[in-house]
Formats: sequence, structure tokens, C-alpha cells
Amino acid sequence: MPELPEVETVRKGLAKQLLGGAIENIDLRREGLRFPFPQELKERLEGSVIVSIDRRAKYLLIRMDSGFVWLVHLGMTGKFTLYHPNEKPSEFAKHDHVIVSMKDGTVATYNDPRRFGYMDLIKPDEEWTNRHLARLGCEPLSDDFDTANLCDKLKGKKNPIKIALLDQRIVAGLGNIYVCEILHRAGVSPRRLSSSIAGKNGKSTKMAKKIVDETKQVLREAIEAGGSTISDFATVDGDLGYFSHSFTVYGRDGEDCSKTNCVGIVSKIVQGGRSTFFCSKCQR
DNA sequence: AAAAGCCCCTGGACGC
DNA sequence: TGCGTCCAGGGGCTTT
Repeated sequence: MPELPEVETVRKGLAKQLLGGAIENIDLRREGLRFPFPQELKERLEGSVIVSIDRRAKYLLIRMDSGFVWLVHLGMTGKFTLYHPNEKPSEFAKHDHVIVSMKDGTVATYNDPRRFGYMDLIKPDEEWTNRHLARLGCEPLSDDFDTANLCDKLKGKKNPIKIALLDQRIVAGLGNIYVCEILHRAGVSPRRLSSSIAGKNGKSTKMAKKIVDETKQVLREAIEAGGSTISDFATVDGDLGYFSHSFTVYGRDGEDCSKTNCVGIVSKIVQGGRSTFFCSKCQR
């Protein structure tokens, strides 16, 4: 469930408490999540010190002093919960699959009912060849993601823009909710062909610029709000985010379009097997 | 090569 | 209260 802003919120929460700490023990309470846990995950991480916690797209990259990187994807329902040394849980909850015990007594549990999450262990200097990271497009909040970059990626594409923006090779970190919101803010129909947004002869379109601008804007707002919440996402501290109240189209089918002067009604369609919410009046 | 479809999994909401 | 059905924010993999 977590999209980029939520993962960013989790990253900050984890970093705040775990940075500089040494991992004493990792308890893998099942064989794996979506994929089996890497063979050496436990032994390579135990005893290591966490030197930084970064985010790439929706992945958490927990970097060790040994040069190894612990990659974590939260899937749809992955959640970390942190316990201070003096508030260790007496027993573990259902779906607590990974328990990380730090030398200072801090405990982090990874809970994931649907087990769509996954973990990988990246050897030193092998980040750029990792199967999850190698083909990712640029970070939407970086300067690399601009109108020219987007148009270049969309050039000649015959799929709907909604599908393209969900493709992590085009731009990395957007999910279903934020793509709906971005297209609504940008006034672009989710059904519009990607190639029509790319423009012709290297000339970009106003729609592409709107999409880029609104992408950065909505992500910044959501990160600011501490990530959004729908049903079962909580930040690493257990606090809920409030950005979900700011969704203008997601989950609002049947409601009046919230755009000033627009008299449309939000509708719900299915694209690529997933729900798209949009206003056919102001999104063209 | 690109696009479309399938699948992994549990739980909550809803209808009867 | 107890079913059955549908749906969920992701992405890797296979098929066309």
C-alpha cells in the first residue's frame, strides 16, 4: 500500500531510531515473504552497524558498515513497528514475520499480512545490478525528472498515460493513488495515449509539464503530511498519516469533482486490472 | 520490444 | 452469526 511518500515516512522513522545502531539478532519467523529470504540475510546482517537508511522508489535501502545493503519492499501491507528498549513486546502479533533486535535493546518488527513485501541482500557495490533496482526510472522528486525526461520515456508509447505512470521504469515510486491524484490535478485523462503527451519532433507538451509539476507537488505535500493512510498503514511509530483526507479523486466515485468551476462527477474505471478514479469533464 | 494478463496472499466490507 | 463474493495502495513473471 505504501507509495513513495509513505515509504519516505517509514524511512525517516526507522532512521531516527536505528541509525548508528548494531543489529544483534534477526529472527526470521518463516521461510520468506513474497520470495524466500536470501540465504545469507541473517548471518550477514547480524553484528553489522546501520550506517544509513535510504529510499529508492518504494524500496528501503538499509546500509551496513560492512557495505552490504538490506533491501526492503513493503508490498501492500508491510509495516514496521519500533519498540524502545524499555517497552519490548512480550509476544508477537499475527503476521510479525521478521523481528530485528538491536544491541541497545531496541526491537523492530516487520508485519505483513498479505506477504507481498520482500527483502533482499545486496552485496557491496552490486546495487546497480540488483534485479529490483537496475531498471528503475528516475526519482520523481529529483531534478532528473523533468518534462524532457518524461516526454522521452513516453515517446512512441501506445499505452494509456495512467499505465505508463505506474510503470516504475518510466518514473519510480508512483502508485495507484498518487497517479490518480496527479492526473486529476494536471487535468489529463487517464485514458489518453502516452505518445500524445510526449509531443512531436522533440517538442514537449503542456500536459507533460503539468504532469511533472503536479507529481512533484503532490508528493511533497504527502511527505509533508507524513504519508497517507487508508486502512492498515501506520507510520513506523504507529502514528497515522492524514494526507488521505486530501485525496481529490481516489475513492471518491460518484462525488462531485472538487475542481473550481467543474460540474463533473468522479467516475471509476478499470485499467490494467486496477481502479482508476477521474473526472471526465475536466480531465481530457 | 512492448503490452496485456496472471499470480502471489489475507482481511475487511458488503449482500443475503 | 455465518456464509460467499468482491476488492485492496505492488510488481515480478509469463504469454501474446
